[in-house]
Amino acid sequence: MKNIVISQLFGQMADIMEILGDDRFRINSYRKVGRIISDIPSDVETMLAAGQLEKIPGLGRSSLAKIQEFVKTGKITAHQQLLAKIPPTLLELLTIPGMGPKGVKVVYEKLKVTKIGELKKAIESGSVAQLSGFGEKKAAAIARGINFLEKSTGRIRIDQAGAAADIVSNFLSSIGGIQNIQTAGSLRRYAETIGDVDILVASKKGEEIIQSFTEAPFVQEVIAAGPTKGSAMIDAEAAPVHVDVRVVPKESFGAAAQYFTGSKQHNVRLREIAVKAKLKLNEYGLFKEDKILAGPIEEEIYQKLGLDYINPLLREDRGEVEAAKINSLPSVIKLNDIKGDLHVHTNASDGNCSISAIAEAAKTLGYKYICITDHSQSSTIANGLSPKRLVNQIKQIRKLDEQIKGITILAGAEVDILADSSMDFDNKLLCDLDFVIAAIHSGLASSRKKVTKRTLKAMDNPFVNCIAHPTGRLIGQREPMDIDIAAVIKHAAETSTALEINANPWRLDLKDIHCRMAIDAKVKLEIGTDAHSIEGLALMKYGVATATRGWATKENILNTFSTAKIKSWVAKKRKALS
DNA sequence: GCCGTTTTCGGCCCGACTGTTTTCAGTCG
Repeated sequence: MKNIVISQLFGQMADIMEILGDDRFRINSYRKVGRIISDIPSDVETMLAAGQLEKIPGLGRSSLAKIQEFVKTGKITAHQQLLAKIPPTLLELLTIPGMGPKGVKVVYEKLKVTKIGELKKAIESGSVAQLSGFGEKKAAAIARGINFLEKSTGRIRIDQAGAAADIVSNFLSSIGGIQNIQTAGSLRRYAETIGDVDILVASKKGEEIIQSFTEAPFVQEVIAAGPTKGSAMIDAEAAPVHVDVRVVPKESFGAAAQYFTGSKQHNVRLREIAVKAKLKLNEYGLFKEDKILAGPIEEEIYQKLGLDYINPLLREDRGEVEAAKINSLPSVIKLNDIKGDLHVHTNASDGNCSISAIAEAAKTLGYKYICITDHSQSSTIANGLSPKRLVNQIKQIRKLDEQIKGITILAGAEVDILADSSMDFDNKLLCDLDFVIAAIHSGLASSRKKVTKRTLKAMDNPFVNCIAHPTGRLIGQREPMDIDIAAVIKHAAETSTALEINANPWRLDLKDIHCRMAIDAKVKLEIGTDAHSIEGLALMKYGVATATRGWATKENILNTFSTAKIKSWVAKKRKALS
C-alpha cells in the first residue's frame, strides 16, 4: 500500500510550505489531502486506476496529478522541489512542543540551526533568547519541549489515557463547586491512541478549579494555567500523561462537550454548516447574532444545525455529517448487544484462571455463552495444548457445560496458522470443536505475499470460523504485518469466515477503517477480548468501540447472535466447504 | 489547493494562553 507514504508526502509538503510562509489555505488543503489518503482503507493505486479517487471531495486535479505521478515514478516533483528549499532535518524541529513554523524559520535564518541538537546548544548559549520575538521564558519553554520529546513515547494507548482521566476526574469531582464533568477529546471518541486527555467541567468557579488541578498531588509539571483552562503533565501508571482541564459555564456545557470532543475535522464541518446558515458555532454555543440557539445540551447543537445527533465515536469526518443530514446514520452496536465472548484463554495454556471461573465471570456479565480458545501446540511459549490435551479439555468443557447452569460453554481453540499455511491441528480434531479461531503468531515480518497466502489458505479450511488479530499489530510496539487486507476481506466474504476485532487495547485489530471495509463487503466480525484472566473480559468495551468506529450495527457482529445461531453459522460453512 | 442553492473568483472555523509586546503574533487544540 502506497497510501501511507503518499499521505506523509502531502503532510511534509504542508510542513515545508508553512516554514516558507506559503498561503495558509493552500497549506490547509495539502494537509487535508494527506489526511484523506491516510483514511482510505483500500489501495490508492487501485482506486486511482478505477477512477474512484477523483470522486472523493477534497482531492482536486492538482493533488490527483501528484498522486498519479507518485504511483508512476515513486516520487512527487513538487515535493522534491520544496525539499530542495530547506534542509530536510529542519522538519524535525516542528515536532518540538512550543516550536511552530515561524519559530523554525527564525532559528534557521538567524542562527543557521537545522537540527534539534543544534537548537539545544543555541538555547544553552543564550542566543535563542536574544532573537526578536523570543526571550528567556520562550527559550526555556522550548528547552522543556525538547526534553519532553526526548523522554516521550509519543501517543499512549486508550486504556492508559482512561486511567489518567479517572485520576483527574475523581479528584476534581471531590473538590466541590462542580456542576458537571465529562471526558472529551480523542478519549471520548475512543480513538486507538490518545495524544492528551481532555476533561471538561461545568462550574462558576473556573479559577479555583484550575488552581486546585494544577496544585494536585499527581501533577508533575504545569504547562499553562488561566482562568478557564489548565494544562499539566500528570503521574499516571508508568508514563506521564498530558491532561487539559477546561471550565465553562453550565449554559455552555453541551457546546463545549461538542467542541472539545472533536475531531478537529468534524468540528470544521459543523462550523462550515453554521456559517452557511449565518450562525456562529464555538465552545460557548450556537449563536444567531448575539442570541444563543443551543448551548447547555450537546444534542441541541446538532439538532439546530439540521443534523441527527452524531455518536462521538463516529465524529471523524468520514461521511457522518452527510449521513446525519439525510437521517442515514447507522444504528451502531452497543455493549449490551454482546451475548458472549468467543476468544478467551484459561490456565490450560497461558491464561491464569480455570474454565469454570471464567465461565462464572462471563455469566455475571449477562453473557449467554463463552468459548474457551486456548493456544495450540506450536505456541510452546504460551503452553499451547497438544492434541491429546485438547481432547481432554473438550471432554472437560462438555462436562462443565452440563454442570454450570445459565451459560453455554463452547469448546474452541486459537489454532496457529503454520509457516506452510497448514493448521496446527488436523481437521479430525478441529471437527470436534464448536468454534475455531486461526491466528498467525510466527513469521509476522515475512513478505506480504507469504502472510497473505497463509491467511487466505486458513480461511479455506471448512473448520476455521474466524481469523484472530488479522494484522498482528501491537500498538506502540509492533507494526502490523504487511498483509493485503483487501484480499483478506474479500476471501473472508467468499468463505464465510469471520474476522476478529481483538478488543485488547494493545491490539484493536482489525482497526476501525478496516472494520468498515469488512462490513461493506458483508463480512461478519467477531469481537473477542483475548482475555487471559477474569479482568480481561472487561476489555470488550474497547472492541465494541472499535466496531462502532467502523460503523458496525449488531447484525454485523457475530457474538451478538444467539448460541443456536452461531452453531448454525458454523455448520453452514462446514457443509459448504467440506 | 479546493470549491460553488450567494460565487468559476474570492472566499476558506474558532478561541485560550503565553510571552514579548505596547496591541499582538505564535502555538495549540
